[in-house]
Amino acid sequence: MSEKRRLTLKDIAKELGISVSTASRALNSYPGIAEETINMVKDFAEKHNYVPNTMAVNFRKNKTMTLGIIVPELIHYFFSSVISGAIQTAKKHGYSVFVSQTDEKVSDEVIACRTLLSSGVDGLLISISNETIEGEHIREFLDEGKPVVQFDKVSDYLETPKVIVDDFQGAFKAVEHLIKQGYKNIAHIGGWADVKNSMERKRGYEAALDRYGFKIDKSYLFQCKDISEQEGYDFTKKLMELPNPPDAIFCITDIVAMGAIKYLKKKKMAIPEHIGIVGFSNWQLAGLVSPGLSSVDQHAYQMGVKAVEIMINILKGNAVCKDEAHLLETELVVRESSSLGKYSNLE
Amino acid sequence: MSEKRRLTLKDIAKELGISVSTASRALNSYPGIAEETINMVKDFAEKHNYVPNTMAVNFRKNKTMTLGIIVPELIHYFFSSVISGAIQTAKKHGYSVFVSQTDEKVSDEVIACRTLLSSGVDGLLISISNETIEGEHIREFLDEGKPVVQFDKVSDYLETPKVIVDDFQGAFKAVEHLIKQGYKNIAHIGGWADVKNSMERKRGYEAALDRYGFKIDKSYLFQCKDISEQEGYDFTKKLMELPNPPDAIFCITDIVAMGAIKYLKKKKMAIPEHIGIVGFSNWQLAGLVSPGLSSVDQHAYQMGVKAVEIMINILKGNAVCKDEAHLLETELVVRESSSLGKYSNLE
DNA sequence: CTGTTAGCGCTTTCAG
DNA sequence: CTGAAAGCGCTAACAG
Repeated sequence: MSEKRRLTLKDIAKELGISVSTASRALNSYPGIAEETINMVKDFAEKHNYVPNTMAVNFRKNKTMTLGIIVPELIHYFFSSVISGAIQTAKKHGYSVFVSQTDEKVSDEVIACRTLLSSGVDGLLISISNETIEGEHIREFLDEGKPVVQFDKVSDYLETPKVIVDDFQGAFKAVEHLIKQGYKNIAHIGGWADVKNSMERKRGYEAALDRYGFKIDKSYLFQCKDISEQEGYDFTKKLMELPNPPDAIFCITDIVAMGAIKYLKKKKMAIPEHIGIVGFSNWQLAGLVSPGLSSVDQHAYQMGVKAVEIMINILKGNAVCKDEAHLLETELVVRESSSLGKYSNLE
Repeated sequence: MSEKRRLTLKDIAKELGISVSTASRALNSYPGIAEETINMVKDFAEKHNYVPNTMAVNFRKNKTMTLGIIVPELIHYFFSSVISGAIQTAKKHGYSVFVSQTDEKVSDEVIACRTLLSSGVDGLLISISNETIEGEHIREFLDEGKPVVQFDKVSDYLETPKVIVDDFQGAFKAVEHLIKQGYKNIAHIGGWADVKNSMERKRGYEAALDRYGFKIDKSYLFQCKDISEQEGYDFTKKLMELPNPPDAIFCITDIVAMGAIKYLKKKKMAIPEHIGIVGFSNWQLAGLVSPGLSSVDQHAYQMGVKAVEIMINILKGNAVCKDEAHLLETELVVRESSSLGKYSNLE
């Protein structure tokens, strides 16, 4: 821990017999500086591996070249993928990323916002918690002139760019696929009625049925409360005990689908022959379990990329921080759990 | 985006008719400041919601109250759990965390280190990439007097505190459990011979067999190259085609175990009756698949907590950044895949 | 207990 | 093309 003092601009200037400002300008390749001087300074800096004091630069420029990102739960595959894309993209533009998580609690979200704000990030990327409604704490960024980009779970009260999954389209594709596979009675285990993503998926489900001339059977609809495997199990049980049980289930998310599959296996119902299953999210596990779980991929990594690109554009002044939605395409990944006969696209 | 100027200490001082330094001292509750003054300043600050300019403070104090954390892959459940624990703990002590990833490439690791160093983090938490050997780029932190704490995948060339999983113990427990369940011929699908974690797990496997008087059969040992499901599948096939196939397999990691299970299911071999399986890592999926996969939990979250605690202690001056290993206990989570008869601890 | 002063390292006017 | 000088907001001697 030998605290040896770092080389400063002043040192370079003195050593080279020039002024501090010239040294600064040379290093940053300002226009109107002799080629010669630039080389001299850069060479010297290189040789003595000068590294500018970022804190001083930040302070002076009132910019930190850092972004904050807040997610409900870092350990969710979806969010860690988004973050991964965000970090990668930010890095490409010279930005670093602070990561915070809220555990779906608005109180933690408020703290995270304050911390990030006071630590001087240049912009905020956020996916709000389930508890967040208006997001006044997020507005503080906008009040300070710092751009905010929302992604995945967004608040419509905040006028910011939003990057969201086209849940409607994803659900539509999933159900359309089931229909084309020949399934006739398609149920849906959905999520909270007041969460936008859930609503959109339900709408997509209904639209697909409608489009292909099926009518919607209320008894085929269930709503999860905490989107758990257990609920998938329980609701599937209820579905299968109906007088006219479904022959396919579109689940709000893969974990619910896993619960459904668990029940069906226990009851020795063949998947996909007796009953087809499609999930949503395309977790890693979807490809690992057997039968492989068909699922709607949300391109999470791409979402992180997109959100940061929007942010950078605003920061660079090429765009303005205004209320606009960017819909991300989904992709249906078909695996065994919904592949009937000849339509199968498996190895 | 109304760039309204923030309140500064100078503003407060002028408004209150005191000096800037008094204002500063009052806000930071220095000893030797009139109670009265403190209250006056704090009240004023509160009312006009003064928030100190962190960049200026950082610059002045030459501290940022931030930590950097570098992992090979953010999307791995293990690492995102570690990070989660690290962020939580850092927050508790007033620190924020920058997250970087290397994709297992030493070149990316070098860049990440430089970026973090120049962005002025107070300390570095790192799990090195597979390619990293000596880690000269990491040493740069130490050279600047900034503490480094390594975790999970560590380099012995660097003299820093290390938080690691007790792989030996974990493997030992796993194999001991299989033995106690009554399995007699236990195989091991392991990892690279030159990766420490893999070696330790293999040692644990061998030690357990030895301890219970089984002898080690070389034909029961396989080494994965990229630790994939496919390899689990392939090696299990080879194992089962032996003249004397094993009746249990201890897999280096859950994903390999999933491959093993896939093969066994395809061959209609009953798990755990015909063959028992134990994995390592205890991924989320281990509890979701059927049969549930027995697995060694590494307490990843706890690892993040521990690493940050060590870091904070060094930063506070309560400890010094020296070479010492902190072994984290593992925990065997028993599920269906290895639960024979009466020993079963399942619902 | 409080004010004065200096300065952290850098960028950026304003003059040459 | 380059130098001198000011100053970002805050803290920490040093004096009262």
